[in-house]
Amino acid sequence: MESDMTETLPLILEDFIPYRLNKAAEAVSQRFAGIYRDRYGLTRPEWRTLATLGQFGILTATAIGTHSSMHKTKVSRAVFTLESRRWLSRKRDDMDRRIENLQLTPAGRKAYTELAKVAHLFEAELLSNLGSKGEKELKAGLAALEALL
Amino acid sequence: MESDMTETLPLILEDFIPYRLNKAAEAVSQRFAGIYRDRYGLTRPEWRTLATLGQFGILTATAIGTHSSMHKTKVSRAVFTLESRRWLSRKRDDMDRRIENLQLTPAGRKAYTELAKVAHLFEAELLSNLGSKGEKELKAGLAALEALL
DNA sequence: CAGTACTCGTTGCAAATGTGACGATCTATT
DNA sequence: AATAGATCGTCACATTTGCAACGAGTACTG
Repeated sequence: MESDMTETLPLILEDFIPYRLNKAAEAVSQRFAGIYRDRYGLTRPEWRTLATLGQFGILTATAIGTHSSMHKTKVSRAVFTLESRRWLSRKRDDMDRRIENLQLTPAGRKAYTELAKVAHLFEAELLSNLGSKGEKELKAGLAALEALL
Repeated sequence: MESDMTETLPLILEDFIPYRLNKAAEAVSQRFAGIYRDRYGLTRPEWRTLATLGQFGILTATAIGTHSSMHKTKVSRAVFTLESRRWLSRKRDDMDRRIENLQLTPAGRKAYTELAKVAHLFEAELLSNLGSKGEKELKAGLAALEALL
């Protein structure tokens, strides 16, 4: 009988939580990304920017980054692209002239509304495929994880 | 009383499952990536390649990609880097000379062994912080998701 | 009010990633 | 055997991303 602490316990990548999380997240995101890419030609940063502005109305670029977990430069570039499509407009703030107040144009809002609907459907179908048990578990597991981070 | 089906149900990004999954996965991965980056100067593709080879022993580049969900070119580059560090060796297959059989060198295996240990500890601590309830839920939720994908 | 330190958003540059094509090799069909 | 088609791993190229520095503007400090 031995219990050798130096023995290698092999790591099974497909059981390793960080790997599983990443793979699952990436698969889900790719699926949804396919939708907004094909229908609207949006990138992920652009979609997140659109969604965040749609949700909050008027925000600065920094605030968009905070709410959507994106780096400054990603936001900056996404804002530039969306502005070029006339989906959002900028207005320099009068109180603090470093800041730009961003908001969706009517065209941007229309796209947002449509995509928000699609997003809800996508999520609903995903969750329904998980079954009500799987849904509860996934949500609870995510919530637990988020509480740590 | 009205129930207007055209009404916008706003999308709350921080409640949206694909976003939550991504954010959680990214946060967890970044934490772990910090470890192998600081201690060994490894990138994520390199870590995955090391882990996959450590797990299976001898593999082709294509097989590494299959097992670790990485694109050909990522694997190719990671293999090149690990070979430069003399952490893995290539041997052209005699039966099929397109193929290279890759395996870790003793130095590579040593690094793998250490990192596998660290990975287990990392995961154990993460799960312990989740509590046994959170752990069960997360694992069950992930399993349900994986079954769909 | 000067002077310093900070914040906002953008840009240049470098690193990482994805795409398509390639040479070499193997397999299948005839 | 000869040809056509597929597979393996790599490379050149374009795109995406992250990082550091910047100009413009604000806030703090004496």
